[in-house]
Amino acid sequence: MDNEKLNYIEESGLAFEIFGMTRMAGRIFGYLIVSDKEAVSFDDIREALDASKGSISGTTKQLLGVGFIEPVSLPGDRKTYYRISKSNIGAILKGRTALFLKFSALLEKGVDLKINKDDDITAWLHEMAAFYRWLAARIEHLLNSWEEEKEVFMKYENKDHGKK
Amino acid sequence: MDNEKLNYIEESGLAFEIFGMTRMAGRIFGYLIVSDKEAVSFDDIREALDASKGSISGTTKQLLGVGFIEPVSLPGDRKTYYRISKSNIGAILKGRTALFLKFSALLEKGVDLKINKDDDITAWLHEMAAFYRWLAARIEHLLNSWEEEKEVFMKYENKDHGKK
DNA sequence: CATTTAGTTCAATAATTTTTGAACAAATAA
DNA sequence: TTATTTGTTCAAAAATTATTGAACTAAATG
Repeated sequence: MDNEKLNYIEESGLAFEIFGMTRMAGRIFGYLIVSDKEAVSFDDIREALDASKGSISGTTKQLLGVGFIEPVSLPGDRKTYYRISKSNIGAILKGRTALFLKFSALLEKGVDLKINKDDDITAWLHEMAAFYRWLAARIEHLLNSWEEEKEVFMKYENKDHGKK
Repeated sequence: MDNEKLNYIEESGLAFEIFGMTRMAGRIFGYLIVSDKEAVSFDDIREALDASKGSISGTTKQLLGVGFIEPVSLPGDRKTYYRISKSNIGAILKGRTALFLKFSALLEKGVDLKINKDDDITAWLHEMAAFYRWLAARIEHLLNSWEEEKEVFMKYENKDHGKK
């Protein structure tokens, strides 16, 4: 494979680490993109990335779990192929909003344990907890409006291209 | 300290690990909440959490960096105290939206490296990249509207309490 | 039924991250 | 100036997480 593509795969690996996933997950995701194939097999991935079967097995499951990739099966072929998943565009976000709710609950639980609930901090903690609940609700709502807004947004971005 | 509070501090530590920070950061944050004090000193934290000075020093900096806590200084006292920060409610989110833009850029870069740009996957990758740019912009916008909306939201939540 | 293919599982290893603890620096106090 | 307080820095240790590789299972083929 082309050197630029190999570099991209590693870059994707490092980026995924920042996003909180594993380097190998980013490598596989990047490879699926630049492979220029409809779908790639388990063994294609293993060879391209020079990694162990165990690692590919575990990481494809991880990527399947969060909806980044999807399996493809073909008649008369017992292999499983993988490609970038076209569903679940907001899947990762759903997970994030769950974390916001968890943080909100953590804050409220902390306030419950305070003896003095008349101070500034208590009021602030309640507000911060409400903020994260509000945010989770608003983001869930946002996700639903992408389908309606995407056409206009993408056209607008394009029209704007190159302007200051 | 009360056993329930100690448990809460550990719970907060585990939660912060899920949020992508360190366990110690969560412990300090949790301790600041349940301490029921206006502000706590470096040494209060160290004793309460039975951790090393190095760990407290590094972690308070981490928490200061993301705006979760803020320093308090008092005249005639050379210690630095810390409390939950009341500013920067959306600070953590700003960092997240930066990640969305990074992911969007990663996707576009991947498409650039493809030879065949007429396939389904390419169109999908463009759409996904646009989605994350759109989302980042919308979330930035959301953060600005919390101040306006919070009063109504908190009143509404309260009114709704206990209803199905 | 025996063999091959396709992938999973899991204990061991490698790599990374977190925490400690001791030495250090800066600032105040004596 | 010397001693004490308050915290920082950083190398080493501990803990955690990712990856390998070998043994295994399940399904399909001959």
